[in-house]
Amino acid sequence: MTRQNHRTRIYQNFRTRIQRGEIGPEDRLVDTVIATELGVSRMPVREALMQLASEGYLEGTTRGFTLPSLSHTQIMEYFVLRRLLEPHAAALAAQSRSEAQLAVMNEAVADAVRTLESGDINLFYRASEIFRNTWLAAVPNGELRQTILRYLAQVQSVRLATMNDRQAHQIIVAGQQDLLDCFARRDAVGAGDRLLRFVLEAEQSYLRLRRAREDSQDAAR
Amino acid sequence: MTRQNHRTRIYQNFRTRIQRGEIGPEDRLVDTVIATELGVSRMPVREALMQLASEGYLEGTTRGFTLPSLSHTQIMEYFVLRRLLEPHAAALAAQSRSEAQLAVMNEAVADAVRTLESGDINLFYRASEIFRNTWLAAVPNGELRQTILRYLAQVQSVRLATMNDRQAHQIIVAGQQDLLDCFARRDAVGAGDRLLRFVLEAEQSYLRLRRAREDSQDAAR
DNA sequence: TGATCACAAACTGTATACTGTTATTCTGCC
DNA sequence: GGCAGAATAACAGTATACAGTTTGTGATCA
Repeated sequence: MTRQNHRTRIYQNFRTRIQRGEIGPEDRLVDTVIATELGVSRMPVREALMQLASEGYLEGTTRGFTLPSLSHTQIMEYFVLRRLLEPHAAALAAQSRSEAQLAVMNEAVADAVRTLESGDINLFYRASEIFRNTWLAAVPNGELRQTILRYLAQVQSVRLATMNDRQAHQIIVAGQQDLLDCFARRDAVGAGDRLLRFVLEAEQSYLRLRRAREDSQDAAR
Repeated sequence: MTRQNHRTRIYQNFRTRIQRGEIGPEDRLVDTVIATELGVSRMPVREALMQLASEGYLEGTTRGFTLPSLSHTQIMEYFVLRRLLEPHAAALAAQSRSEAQLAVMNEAVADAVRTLESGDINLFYRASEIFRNTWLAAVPNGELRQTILRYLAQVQSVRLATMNDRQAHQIIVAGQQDLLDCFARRDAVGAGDRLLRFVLEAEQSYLRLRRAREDSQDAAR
C-alpha cells in the first residue's frame, strides 16, 4: 500500500479526502503548508496537487488550491453526460456483475435503507459510495468507467448537498433498491432504464433544492 | 501567446505535436534532454510531461515518456464512448452552429474532397482536424465537448493509421459531406444519426485494417 | 476619513543538487 | 559465442534555494 513514492501517496490521500467531502469550499491547500505537516519537501506535494487540479478535483488559484466552483450551467452539463453514459454502463454492469459484487451491493443497499429510519446521513453517504463504486467496478468497459468516475468526482459537492435532503434521500434509496433488483436478475435493459430515471430524478432534486435555496435567499432580503 | 510560464508553454507545445502525429511510437521523451534543448531546467519540462501523461497523451515508463500503447480492447472501448456521446454532441452543434463556423466547415470539407483526387493525405488530415474542431466548438455543452476531446486525443494514432487507407478516406469524406449538409440545414436529428453511422463506419474501417494487418503478418511467417 | 503608495508576507515558478533505482553495457568465465 | 554477474550510465524522485509575482497591510498625506 505505502510501497509508492510520496507524490502518489499524497495524491491518493487528498483525492479520497476530496471524494469524502472532507475538504470544504473554504479550505485553501498550499503545498508548503502540507509539506511541513507531512515532513516532506514542497515538490511531491506540489506535483500531487497539480495533478488533482488537472483532473478537475481542485482548482489552482494564485493563492493555493481550492475546490472548483461549479456554475449552475456546468452542473446541468454534467447531468447531460450522466444521462448519455450511465444507463449504458449500468446495462453492461447488470450483465457482468459477479456474485461477490452482488453481495456487496446487497449489503450496501440494506445499510442505505436503514438510514431512512435512523437518519444517519454519514452512513447513507458511505453506503451509496460503496453501491456506486461496486456496480461501476462491474462495468467491463474500462474507458467508460474511467470517464464516468472522472466527472462524478467533480459533482461531489452537489451529491453531498442533495443527500442531506430528506425527500431526495428517499428517492435515492428507492432507486438503489430497484437497481439492485435489476442487477440481481441480470436485467440489462431494466438497469439501463432505471438508471436513466435515477439521473433524471437526481436532476429534479438538484433543481428543487436550488429553487428552495434561492427562495430563502430572497426571503432574507 | 508566450506570455505564460515555461511549464504551460512546453505542455501546449508537446500536446499539439502529439496531436499532429509528430511524435512517433519509438520516440522517448526525457525531461533532461528536452530541458537542455530548450535551455531551461528539468522541472518545468517534467511537470509538463507528467501532466500530459495524467491526461493520457503520454505514458510514463521507467525510462522516459512514450506514446501510450493502445490495446485492441481499449480501442473498441473508445468506440463505445464515441457512439454514446458524439451523436448527441453533433445534434447540439447542428442547432447552435454560427454562420462563420459553417463557412469554415464548408471550406474544410471542400479541401477534404479535393484530396480524394490529389491524394494529399497531409492536407486531408489537416482539413479533417479543422472540420472536427469546428463542429465541436459549436457544441454548447462545454463538459461534453471536453470529454470528447479528451479521449479523441488518445486514439489519435488510430485515426492517423485509418486515414492512410484509400477506402477509409472515401468513407470519411462522404461522412463529412453529409454532416456538413445536416449542419447547414440545422438538422439536429439528421446530424446525430449521420454521426452515429460515421462512428460505426470508422469502427468497421479500423477492424478491416486490423484484419488486413494480421493477414499480412501471418503471410510473412 | 479615505485614498494612495510602499512595503512585507505569502505563494508560485524555476533552478540546481543529491539520492535511489533500474536498464544497459561491460567483463570474465565457461 | 553465449551467459552470469558486476560495473556504469541513465533516469525518476525528492530536497533545498532563490527569484518573480501577487496580495494584503500599514503608513502617509490630502
